[in-house]
Formats: sequence, structure tokens, C-alpha cells
Amino acid sequence: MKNPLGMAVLGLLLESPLHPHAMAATLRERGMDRSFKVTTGSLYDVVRALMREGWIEARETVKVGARPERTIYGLTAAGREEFTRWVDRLVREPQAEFPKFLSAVSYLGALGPSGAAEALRERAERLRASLEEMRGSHRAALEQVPRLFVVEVEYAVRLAEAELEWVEEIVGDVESGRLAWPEGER
Amino acid sequence: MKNPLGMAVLGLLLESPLHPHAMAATLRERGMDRSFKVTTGSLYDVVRALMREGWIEARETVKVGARPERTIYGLTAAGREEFTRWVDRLVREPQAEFPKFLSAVSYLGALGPSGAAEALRERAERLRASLEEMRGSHRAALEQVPRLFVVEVEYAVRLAEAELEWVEEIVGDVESGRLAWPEGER
DNA sequence: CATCAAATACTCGGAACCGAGCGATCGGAG
DNA sequence: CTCCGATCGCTCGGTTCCGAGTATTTGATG
Repeated sequence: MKNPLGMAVLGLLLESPLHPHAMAATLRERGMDRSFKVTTGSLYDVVRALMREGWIEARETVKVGARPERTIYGLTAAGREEFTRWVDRLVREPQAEFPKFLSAVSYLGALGPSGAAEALRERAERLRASLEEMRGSHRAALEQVPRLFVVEVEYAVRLAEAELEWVEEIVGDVESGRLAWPEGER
Repeated sequence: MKNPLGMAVLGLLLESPLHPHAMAATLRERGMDRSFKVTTGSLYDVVRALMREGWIEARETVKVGARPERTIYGLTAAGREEFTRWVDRLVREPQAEFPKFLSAVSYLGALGPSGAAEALRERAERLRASLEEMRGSHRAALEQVPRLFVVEVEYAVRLAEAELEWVEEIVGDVESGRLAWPEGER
């Protein structure tokens, strides 16, 4: 059980039992799909895995009309514990991750000075847009709920700001020659 | 073909044809395994996929002693093009990604004020250590190769710094009550 | 020259992932 | 009342991922 979506499910069930479709809907309504990759396919796999581990259990299976049955899952005591442990571990232990941009930057040389500068300028543009959007939704959310429930947006904003600054600096460095292409690389 | 490891392979073959094991070894020697997830299993899958796409081709199959055969792969013209396109795209277009810490922060509330502060302090400690290490290897690398070949480390350092600052601030906010736990949450 | 750790080189199968599809039902426009 | 798009709720199966295992060879040590 590695998928963080599992943690999100446990977190939701802490409030009340739900069926998978409702979990996905709730996560999306609350904008949690910015922090978790919510895909229906994976959701059902994850729920099955949580069952295997004994962290959730089927509470009832309801049939409304001729629609597919809805199985409603609830947290077990073990699940409640696991949730906290899970959050704690992810907070405590930084994990080696591999954002795609990091990969790309490793081969920035391949674009040549002007190509690199141009591509980076476009990234900067897009980053500014998405930052604007995040800041907006953060402001909006703060009027509805306590800050504790939106700290993750503050974190995302901070990282995006740092990335944007770095990208802008590198564009400057390329243009000024502070970041030079060695002979033979274009 | 989504796996960035594919991009790394193309990047390597740009220099000279190699067999898979040598690719992995070279990537690790150069510390590229900080930017790409290099797992042997995936590597062979990725190489097969690159073949399917016609971006690389088998050059020769050498048998040394009774060891498994080594198949040496080289870049095709299409592969050369694709490599640049790939880097360009990843630089230009920020992708929605889901770092585990972002997920965890979404449920920071579950740890309670003191638990959260404590876990965050430990994270900060570990971040400082890994930052120290990155800075060291950056300095060392800069004596060997031009800056262009280590910019990705500068990027990683920047992000880690931003994260560390944020974590430290939040610890302060929790302890001072600027980040409060609403009634009923613990 | 016998032994053993390290390096060489890859295969395999189970797990995870996830988008497309499927078969309903509901709400509203005409 | 009848059509149609949106919503409901889930399944299916094809990738993709990857760690553990396998089997050999080299090099260092005693």
C-alpha cells in the first residue's frame, strides 16, 4: 500500500462511511484532487487493498433501482491508527521524488542557449498563471474554512514561487552568458 | 512512452551506443539517478518501448564468455529528434504532480498541534542534512564540469530550501497559535 | 589455487495503475 | 410523455513498473 490515495480514503472515512464513488466526488468537491491523484480505476484498487490490510470494512451494500450496487465502507480501529501513522511518516521522512522538470533540466543543454531560454520563458509564463489561480482559490477557501484546512495550498504556492524565481534567474543567466554552453554543445 | 528514464536513455545514446547495463551504470556514475528513477526492471521495459517507437535500434549483440548476451543499442535519426522534442516539452509545460509531502500536509490536522510540530521539526532536520549533501556534491561537481551540467542540482537545492523555510515557518505558526486547530480537532 | 565478495547482465511475474467503456437513472426542455 | 445529456457507480483489461532472483565472471585475499 504505497498509493497516497489510500491515505485520503482513510482520512475521508474518519468523518463518515462512504461508497467509492462518493469518496471521489467528495475529494473533488473539496479540491483535494490538487494534492492526490484521484482516478476512478485506482480508487477501486486502493479500496480493495485497504480491505486486505483490514483498515476499512464493508458496512452495507445498498441497491437503489437497477443501478450497480453501492458498497459502503467504514474505518476499522486499525484503520484509524494507520491513518495517523501514515500522515506522520510522510511528514517526517522526505522521500526522493523525481519531478519531470528536474529530469528535463538535467538535459537543458540539448536545447541550445536560445532554445533553452525560450522554453524556460514559456514555462515561467505558465507558472505565473497557475500561481495566480492557486492564490485565488486559497483566498476564496480561507473565507470558508480555517487556515489549517488550506495549508497545503500555501505550501504549493511557495514551491511554485521558488521554481518561478529560479526559472527567471536561469533565463537571465543564459542571456547574460553566466550560464554558458561549452564549445561543441551546439 | 511516458517514463522520463526513456529520455535519459536517448540522452546517453546521443554520445555513443551502449547496452542497457552500461546505461544504468553510467547514469549512476554521473549522479543522474538523483533526477531519474533508475531501476533495472524498468530500464529493460523502457528500452523495448524505445525500440517499438523506432527511436533506438539494436546495433550488435555481443557474447562475452558464458554471460548473458549484451545487446548494444544506438540512436536513430528519429530518436535524435524525439530527444530534443521531449526535453523541450518537459521544460515548457509544467505538469500537475503529486509529491507525497503535499498529500501529507493536506491532513496535517490529524497529528494535532504538538504532533504536527514535532514531525515537521524532524522533517526540517532531515532536509537540512540532505541540503548539505546536495551543496557539497554541487561544489565538487563544479570543479570537474561546466555549470550547465549541474544546473539541475541548483534547481533541486532551491526547491529544498524553499520547502525547509516553509516547514520552519509553519512550526513557528503552530507554536505561536497563528496556525490554530479548530475546536473538535483533537 | 581455492574462496568469496563484487560486478556483470538480464529475466520474470506479480502488483499497481488508469482510461475507456458500460449500463443504468434522473432532470429538464419541448 | 419522450428524448437527451448529465450523473451515477463500477468493471475490465492492457500497459507499466520494479524488486527479487539467476547465473556467470572477475579480482582480491590468504
